[in-house]
Amino acid sequence: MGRPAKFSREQLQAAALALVDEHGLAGLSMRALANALGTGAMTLYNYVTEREDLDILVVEAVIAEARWSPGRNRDWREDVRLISTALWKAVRAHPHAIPLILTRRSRSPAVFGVSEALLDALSRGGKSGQELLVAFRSVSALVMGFAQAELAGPLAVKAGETANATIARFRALPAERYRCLIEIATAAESSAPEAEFRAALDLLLKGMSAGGD
Amino acid sequence: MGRPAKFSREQLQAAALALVDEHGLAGLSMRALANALGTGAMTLYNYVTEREDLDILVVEAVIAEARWSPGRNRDWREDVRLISTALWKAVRAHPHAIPLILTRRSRSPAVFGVSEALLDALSRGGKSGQELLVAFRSVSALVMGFAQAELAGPLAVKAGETANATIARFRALPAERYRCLIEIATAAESSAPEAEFRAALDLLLKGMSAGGD
DNA sequence: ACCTGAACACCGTTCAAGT
DNA sequence: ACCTGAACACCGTTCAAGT
Repeated sequence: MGRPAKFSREQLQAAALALVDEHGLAGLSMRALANALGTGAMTLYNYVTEREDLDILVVEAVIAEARWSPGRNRDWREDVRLISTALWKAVRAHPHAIPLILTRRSRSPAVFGVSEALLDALSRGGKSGQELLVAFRSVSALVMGFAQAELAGPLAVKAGETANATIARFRALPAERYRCLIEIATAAESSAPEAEFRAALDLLLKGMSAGGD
Repeated sequence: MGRPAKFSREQLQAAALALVDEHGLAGLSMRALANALGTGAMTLYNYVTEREDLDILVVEAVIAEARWSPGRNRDWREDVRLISTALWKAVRAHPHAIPLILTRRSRSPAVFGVSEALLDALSRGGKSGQELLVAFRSVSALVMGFAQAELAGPLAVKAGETANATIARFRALPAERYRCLIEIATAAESSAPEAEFRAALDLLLKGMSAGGD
């Protein structure tokens, strides 16, 4: 790949993310990104090896936006909350990019950095080895799983659908067969994503605190 | 759309899933699916309205494979484990389809059915309303988040990489900066996904049992 | 009512050629 | 060493026409 000069990786990341934010996933193509950068499509091959690398540029740009005030003096649970929420918010800030974040691997310092910060907080909660691994996987899964559910879960709001329309859609289901589903669709109406995320995280933190600490 | 006759929805689902299982996501196209069914591409537009519907066919085919022995007499926690694990295993059984399952919405009876079953178990744990909603979102997020992490998380194994190569890759990172990450990469080596999933689920169940029940 | 081939506007990427 | 246009083999979808 040599030492390309015309564009920096940050430029590529910013331009790729801007395309996705503005025009959706379909707006990101070799030709479109090249055009946004004022060059020809083939020039991009001096910076990436294949199309999928463009997706990874977007993922890294989004994760790099996760920010939390670092501090190893607080209660470890509060740090887990701060870091998890920062990651979750960065992801939710770019709804069009979420499919890429869920499916593309990145080994950038941004991705490894947030993982290490989360692990550090959990380790201060007294976890190590296998127990630390499970705690990390649990919290990470909760963050990504919440983002996933909002995008594609059974309660996900359809594009351009009002809250009333969503609940009406569930009320139209067979009441007997989907009793609970209809109940939580109603509950979701008077609920904020932030509160649900916080409550879910606290369930997990309670489960992690019960044994040790 | 009228009343198409030449193919059933089940036929389309099975053929689409077979294409993805065998040839990966890139193997699923209007032309390829039509060819697999022995017809022309345009014929498919009598059954779906756009390309993305093919992805949804795949999602429904995978979720419909989730099977658990129904029973409302066991401890509710055991039912949560059985249903969650059945869903997680169905997803993991089709690794190529996972990106679609994470990102495509389906409102098929199969998807709503597993949600209602999970909700029913949680409601037998004494949850209702907002509390039931949070419990459901937590368990669902854990299932999808675990599938997501195996596909694209920081510890995900690269295609065709041995366990030893994975751990060597982490050992090559700056030891100071990524102390915990290297520790859990080592722990992950002598760990089974099934055990991790079970342990994570039990953390959450413990957190959910502490207050009520 | 359902089916289908030709054609159009895209796409990623190979190749060959420029500086 | 980096850059780039033309060309190729795809793709989803519109259109018009068949039965």
